Amino acid sequence: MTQNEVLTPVMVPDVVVLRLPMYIRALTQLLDSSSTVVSSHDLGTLLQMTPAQIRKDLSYFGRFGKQGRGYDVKFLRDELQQILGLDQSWPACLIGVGRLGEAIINYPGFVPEGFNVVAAFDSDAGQVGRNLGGIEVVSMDALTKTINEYNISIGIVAVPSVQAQAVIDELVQAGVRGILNYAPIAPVVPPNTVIRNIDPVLSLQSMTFYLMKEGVNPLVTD
Amino acid sequence: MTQNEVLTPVMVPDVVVLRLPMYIRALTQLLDSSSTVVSSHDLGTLLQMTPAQIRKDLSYFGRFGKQGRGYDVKFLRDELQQILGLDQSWPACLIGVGRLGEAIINYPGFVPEGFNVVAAFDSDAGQVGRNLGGIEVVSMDALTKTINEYNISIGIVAVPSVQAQAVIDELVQAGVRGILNYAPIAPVVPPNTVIRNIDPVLSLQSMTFYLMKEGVNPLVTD
DNA sequence: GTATGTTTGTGAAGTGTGTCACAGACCGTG
DNA sequence: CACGGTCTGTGACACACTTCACAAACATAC
Repeated sequence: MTQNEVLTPVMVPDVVVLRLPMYIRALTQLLDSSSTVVSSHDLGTLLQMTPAQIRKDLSYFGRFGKQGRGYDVKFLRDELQQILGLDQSWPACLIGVGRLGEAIINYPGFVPEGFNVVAAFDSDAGQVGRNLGGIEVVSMDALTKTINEYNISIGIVAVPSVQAQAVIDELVQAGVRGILNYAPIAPVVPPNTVIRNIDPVLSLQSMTFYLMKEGVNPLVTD
Repeated sequence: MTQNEVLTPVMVPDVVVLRLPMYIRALTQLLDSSSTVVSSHDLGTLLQMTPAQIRKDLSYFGRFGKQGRGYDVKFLRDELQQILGLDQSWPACLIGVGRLGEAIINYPGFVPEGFNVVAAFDSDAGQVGRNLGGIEVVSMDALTKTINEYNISIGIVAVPSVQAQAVIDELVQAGVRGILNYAPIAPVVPPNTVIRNIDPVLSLQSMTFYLMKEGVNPLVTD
């Protein structure tokens, strides 16, 4: 039931695609510490995974390393960025400019990675017209028009739970095929759409299962 | 390299534990719409997964359904909540009260689920003493003392990337074994610690891979 | 140039997860 | 109370992912 590659010459598992950004991040970190070459073993230590997995993952996309030496850090990072399409800029739109939406638009992590929020929408007439981080909040009526105008392919959903599915439907209808959803729901989207959910409560709820295991009292194992 | 159960009578895969909160959420939604009974088929439609998977997942923990009828919504939800330890309250602490930390402490989704931020820390002396959502920001020096005092087992990390690993180490040192990390890094933690990362940029970066696929000219296959 | 050590890339093997399919249990109806 | 319809729980199977292990390529030292 998970979406998987079907058009690519080589089938790339979804889990592998999910790991590529982590590799990019580790490589960037290595670049900052002026490393020029890295082995799968060292990368594995950095990311807490086996060298074999890293090599296997990369082998889905090409042969980037040199035997006896390892991978050129800058080269590999550039290659991975190109594979993921991160060598280009991705205009995005934000729906919902409440407290959460405000935090998202002010989050400084998106822009350096090429994700630019170029439009903001809200269904509340009181919010429309307001300036937020250099962007004017517009009405939901202008959704399709604005999305076409700015060629937006990513929508960031920060509306209350009850409205979230409807907003997601509208985005899909308007041609957006990538959705980053902050609402705590299980959204339904058509197969050609990619959705990622940001849901801290879900993360915490699965965490507690393991926290219970080792007793309430602090059993110390060193 | 992923942590897996080893102390439970029946081995429960991590992926299954990760799905339980989604079941709870769907069941709560059903309760709100006054459903009393649900089949694995209907739950599957709601969550976009196969009925077999739901039944298999639940079977790791017991037999909650009735043949020919399905599951009692309220009963199943209560059972799942108990399994995950969500029938109790989980005091948590926040480290880093910048813009992100502020948004987290004001996020209204945690409290109704039993996750209460009862303490907030910051290394910046200018922040210490400030009142934030009814909680006084205290110095990092008081970390271990406060954590023991309030019996905190969950730490929420909202500090800049460069400090994040150090803060996580301090939390682990202080006895916290569950960490919700908002910093865009690949943290290293000891095996008996559970960490969950909230990282919207990573989500977006793996999304673009799929967004590129359609619209670009089709590749020549064999 | 040869020898020794390192590291990649990848088939093959191993492990883990998802799906299938069906016996058994339960419901409603007449 | 028997019967057709429904739905769970689960062993067996199928598929997907990870790890192993090794040949080939490259580096370094002498």
